[in-house]
Amino acid sequence: MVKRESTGELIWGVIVETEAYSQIEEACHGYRRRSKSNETLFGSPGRFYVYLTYGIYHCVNLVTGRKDWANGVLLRSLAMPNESERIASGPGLLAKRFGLDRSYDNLEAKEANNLWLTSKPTEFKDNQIVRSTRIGISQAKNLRWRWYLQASRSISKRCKGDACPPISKAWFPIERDRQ
DNA sequence: TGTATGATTAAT
DNA sequence: TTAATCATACAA
Repeated sequence: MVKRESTGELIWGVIVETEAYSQIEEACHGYRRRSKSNETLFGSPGRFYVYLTYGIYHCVNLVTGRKDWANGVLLRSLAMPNESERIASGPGLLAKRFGLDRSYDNLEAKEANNLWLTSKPTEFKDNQIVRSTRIGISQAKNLRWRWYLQASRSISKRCKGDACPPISKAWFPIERDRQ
């Protein structure tokens, strides 16, 4: 994910942890009703759905699937170059670091909007990705719809017994290419 | 109008 | 385990 600040500065990070939500399950904001607050989740895919949680933090999703059907991917953690490993580890911290709030809700993810996603900088093999149940929900706890990069120290929570290898510089090819 | 509840985090 | 903090949902 990349953001161009008003100053022109680029901030970006590699998405290392996500969760999926869908209208078919109780933990999804679109499960019960379509309303003003979750309208974005029912809208066009490719936009950001940003909401306030616990009155303090914001969470950022990318709307997926199709229009009129609530599907989204919660961005839970990013690994950022040249910053402390856990600066964006957790959905609230991620939104905070990127300065994202409700004013970004329903914004289409594209460079012209100064907030966008690019293809993953490094090919990650399937065996580098761990799947688990989702975090912080009270319903639909059985669904294993959380994924994270096993080798990242920047995820919010690690599964028991899951080791973490040293960080690879290959995650940050933009930095590498500049060097 | 009143009250309970989070897709969280940091501190105890 | 709990406080912080507020928009939303739902009951009355």
